[in-house]
Amino acid sequence: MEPQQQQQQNQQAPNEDCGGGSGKGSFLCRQSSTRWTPTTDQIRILKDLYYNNGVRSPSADQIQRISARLRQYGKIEGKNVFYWFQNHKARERQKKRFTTTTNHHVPMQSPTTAANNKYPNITPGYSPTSLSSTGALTVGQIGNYGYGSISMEKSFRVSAVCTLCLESYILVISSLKHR
Amino acid sequence: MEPQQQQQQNQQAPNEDCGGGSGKGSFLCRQSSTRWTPTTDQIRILKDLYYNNGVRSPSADQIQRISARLRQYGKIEGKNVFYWFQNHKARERQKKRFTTTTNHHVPMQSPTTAANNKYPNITPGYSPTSLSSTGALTVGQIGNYGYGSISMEKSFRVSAVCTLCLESYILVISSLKHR
DNA sequence: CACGTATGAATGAAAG
DNA sequence: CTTTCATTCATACGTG
Repeated sequence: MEPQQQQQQNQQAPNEDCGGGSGKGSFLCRQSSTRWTPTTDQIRILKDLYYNNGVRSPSADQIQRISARLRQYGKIEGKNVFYWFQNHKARERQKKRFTTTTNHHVPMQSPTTAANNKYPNITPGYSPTSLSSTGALTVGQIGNYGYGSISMEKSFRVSAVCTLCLESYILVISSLKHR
Repeated sequence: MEPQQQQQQNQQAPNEDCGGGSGKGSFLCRQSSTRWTPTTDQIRILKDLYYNNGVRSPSADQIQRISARLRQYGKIEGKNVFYWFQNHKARERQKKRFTTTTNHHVPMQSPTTAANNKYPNITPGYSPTSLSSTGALTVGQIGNYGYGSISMEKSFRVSAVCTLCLESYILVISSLKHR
């Protein structure tokens, strides 16, 4: 959610070290063992990527790079980045969803087509990047966006694309599964 | 995070002044601050929806309708309704979890309620065998309180992760290998 | 006014 | 992608 106001707590003092013992945080020590708590720097960068670079569903490769970059600001894993983008995107939409006036069910495609395709919005091969039009502000990302570019049904098209990409994704996958 | 946006918009609409209508006659007029403070009428309706109509997690569509209806009793947004149901449900569950874990008289769920439970397998600290064993008060409780039990639940819940997204990648991967 | 509690808001994680 | 869950932060409000 971005239009929110900052009543936020800046917990920029990252987890770890529970010794502090400020009254309020007293027994918050377990913090470090549970959830990732992004530092303000990390959040700043993530939002920059999201809003200024149009990153929405980063590929495994991007995830790795991003988390690597963010790591210098605090402990972070690939899955944290993955979840962050997923959540941020979802909540942005959700907010709109119950803010916007009731929708009159728009028929996007015929039932047949719909039945054939589980993920209608997947566009194989090319991903519409919102900002690629001008070429400015490009941040060295390949025009491949997450799941969109790699649809399983069309896997043959992807074959040549990036083994690297996939393998790094496996990393993310396994990190998710192990947990 | 968003440097701007600091100012709190009290879109509060001076309309419908405080005190208004019914309920809580003496409540402060100037709750000008941040949080949404539901009027008693709003709460009454929300609870009615919750308890008498079984609304737990209203869809975006329902949220819009509900908030529209509640708007006549005071300023309200969709997200307020959303959060209200979320919180109410969560705290009810939390409360039950606590009492269940703590007390030895287990407040049984009605069959209906139990059936409603989407994650029966993670019902914390509840051992079905204990009831059938003697019929007495023996409750074979796992001695886990608070966070301990939570982490335990988690481990059960982590079974299949994000199959939709991940499986597709696995497909691609295998297709690459067999290629 | 300090303080505890109830509850609104937010968000990481994960299931569906 | 959408929803749900758990947990935590922040604050409104009552009480002594």
